[in-house]
Amino acid sequence: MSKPEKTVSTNELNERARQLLKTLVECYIRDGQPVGSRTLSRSSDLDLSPATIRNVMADLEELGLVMAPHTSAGRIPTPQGYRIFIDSLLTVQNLGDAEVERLRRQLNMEGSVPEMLDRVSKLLSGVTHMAGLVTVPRREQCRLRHVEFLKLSEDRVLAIFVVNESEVRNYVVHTGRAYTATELEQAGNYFNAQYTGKNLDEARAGVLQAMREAKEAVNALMQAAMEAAELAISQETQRGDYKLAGQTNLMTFPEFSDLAALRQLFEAFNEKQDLLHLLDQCVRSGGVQIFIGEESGYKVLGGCSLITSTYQVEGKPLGVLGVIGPTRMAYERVIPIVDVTAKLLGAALNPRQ
Amino acid sequence: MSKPEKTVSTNELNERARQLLKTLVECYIRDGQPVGSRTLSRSSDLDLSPATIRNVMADLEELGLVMAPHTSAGRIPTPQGYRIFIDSLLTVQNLGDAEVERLRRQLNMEGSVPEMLDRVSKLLSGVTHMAGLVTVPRREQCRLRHVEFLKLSEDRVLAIFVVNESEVRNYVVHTGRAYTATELEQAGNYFNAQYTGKNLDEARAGVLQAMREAKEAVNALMQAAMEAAELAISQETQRGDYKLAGQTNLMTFPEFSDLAALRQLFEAFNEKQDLLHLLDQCVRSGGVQIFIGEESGYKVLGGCSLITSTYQVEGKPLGVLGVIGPTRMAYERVIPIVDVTAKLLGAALNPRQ
DNA sequence: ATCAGCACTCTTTATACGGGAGTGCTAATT
DNA sequence: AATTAGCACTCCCGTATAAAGAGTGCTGAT
Repeated sequence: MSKPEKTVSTNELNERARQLLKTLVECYIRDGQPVGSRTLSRSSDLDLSPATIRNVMADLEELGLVMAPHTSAGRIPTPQGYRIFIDSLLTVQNLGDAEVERLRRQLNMEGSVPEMLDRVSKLLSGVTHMAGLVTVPRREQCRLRHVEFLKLSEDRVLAIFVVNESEVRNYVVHTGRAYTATELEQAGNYFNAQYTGKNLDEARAGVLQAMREAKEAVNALMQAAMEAAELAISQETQRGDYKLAGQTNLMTFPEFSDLAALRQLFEAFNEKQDLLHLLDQCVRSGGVQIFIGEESGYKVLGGCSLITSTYQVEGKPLGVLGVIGPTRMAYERVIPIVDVTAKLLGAALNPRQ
Repeated sequence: MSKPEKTVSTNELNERARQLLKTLVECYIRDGQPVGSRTLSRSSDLDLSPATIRNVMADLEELGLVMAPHTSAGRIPTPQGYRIFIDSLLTVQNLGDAEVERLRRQLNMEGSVPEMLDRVSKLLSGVTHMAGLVTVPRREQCRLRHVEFLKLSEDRVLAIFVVNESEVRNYVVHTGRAYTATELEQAGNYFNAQYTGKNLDEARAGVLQAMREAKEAVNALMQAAMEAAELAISQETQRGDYKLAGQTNLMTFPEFSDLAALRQLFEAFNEKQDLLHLLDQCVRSGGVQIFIGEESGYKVLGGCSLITSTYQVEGKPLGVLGVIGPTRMAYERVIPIVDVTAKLLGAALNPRQ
């Protein structure tokens, strides 16, 4: 009654088993149906009979790489099976120059950054027929360029901050007392003279310092303005944000036919925070990242895969972009698209050009 | 072989038929199932036998107000049946003071206009468990408050416009030549001195006039700035826009279980233009408007009802808000909610308070 | 080690059947 | 003349049954 020797182990699958797993995943991705031993026998280059393949399949199933939906069906890959496929079996076909050029053209480099991001997410969703997303660039260094204070009413001042290249943020500051137009102008001039070119942290430190040294009335306004600036800017920078396009594409996939599950997914898209946390991990890790199903730790992403790539300017990663689709997707096609698009976006955002 | 005399006609349904139609719609809205003659006999105040009711139903069916899904099922209202129900049979229960107060509290009046609109759409969707929407206020009179020109690079100028109360729009202007900081400041001063408090059309006319009289270099900048201003502002004002919340709520209704149809609906939400056109009609008509199913002329809205109400400040309608849900919804509850919310929003937007 | 053969399992599709719900019609009743 | 009871009829729906198809696991032969 000794167990039959297992021919494969988790750490080193033998070459034949790897080859069969690869073929199986490819077949399943192509056809969307459990793959049987007969099909596998015909599809793989290996010249093996269905019976032999069944033995290998039994091993792969024991290792948790494939599973059968029911007793007499073919096998489908498990998330772990997909993981191995993607990490060591997948042969990505690099995009041809023509295709890269087509992407570059469709994503024409004009317009403001928000417009650009909209185009990118739409491009990704359009090309892949799944959902495309881009995080808005986070800039840890938020460089002040210009400040303007404008009196709105007795105790309300509109503070306008121009930061970085040409982004404008504004915030209504409720002041303790009424300021005259002259006071506001003076405050603006002082602010500009002192802090233009500095980043926000430096500016805040400077204001606090000035507050301590001399508690002039104008500095109270300054402090309020500083707080406003932080509020206005932190809204986007701190929390982060992303643009999503083509959610509705997901509704065409049979794996998302469960309305309740799909609803939870869409709600996660709206809530944003969970997904942002995930995307933050991606930007930290850098390069192309792939999450399969619930690997991410979020149950709503069950059945989904997330493929991201960081985009960077001057070597510094600013954010990530990518696609979300069913785990059963054409990775060999999608991965290079995400990769190239990230590089194109990085290039487009480069200020010196 | 003479046809039996019909007891009801389209124009004046007899009182009994009206009463029965009302009860039928109420039952159907409550239970979601075809209503049979037996149920109707018990539910209605009228003391009639099922057989009699069947006769009336046959008449209503001939008039196109109700239909039977199949031979031996009860009746359900047709869109025309709903129309009559809403126009002349429905008894809306006005909201109690407590409920109005609760709405007012949940929709607290702080923050900027965009924040406010977000809250309103979320409130509507939350309270009704359907999708809530608000158009962003269109202001045909866009009053300039302040202008600021800022040099970005050799041929790019950042134009910042503060309009109306405290809205900030900005646009990058590509100028023909480089302007010095002093020139820009002069231009800004001139612009502010001339056009502050004027609305955009007046300002444009003024700039053109000035151009004709003296073609100074500074005026070329002005013209570019005017164009920028129009571009920046028209983006929102011209096309219009709306905020939508709680789309996902729709996914829980059985009438939206057809994924393909639901997808089209969601895509219409994203495209916006069709819906905007519809909402524009609503704001023109004023008051509470209700579209049932495809009445609107848009097929994607089949199975949906849209309930809107205009919100206004100082008697001038600024936009509409409302909800979209399945045609089978609790109108008597939703209509007053939409109505009251519109009034609350109008009050909240009133500058003098 | 591989493979052919075979019994077995499970899904899928088609078909049949009975119960339930509700109708339309007719004839009786008010 | 309007209303109603009675009844045959239609259609839906859930369940049961059967047959076909696909694929497996196992055994024994090569």
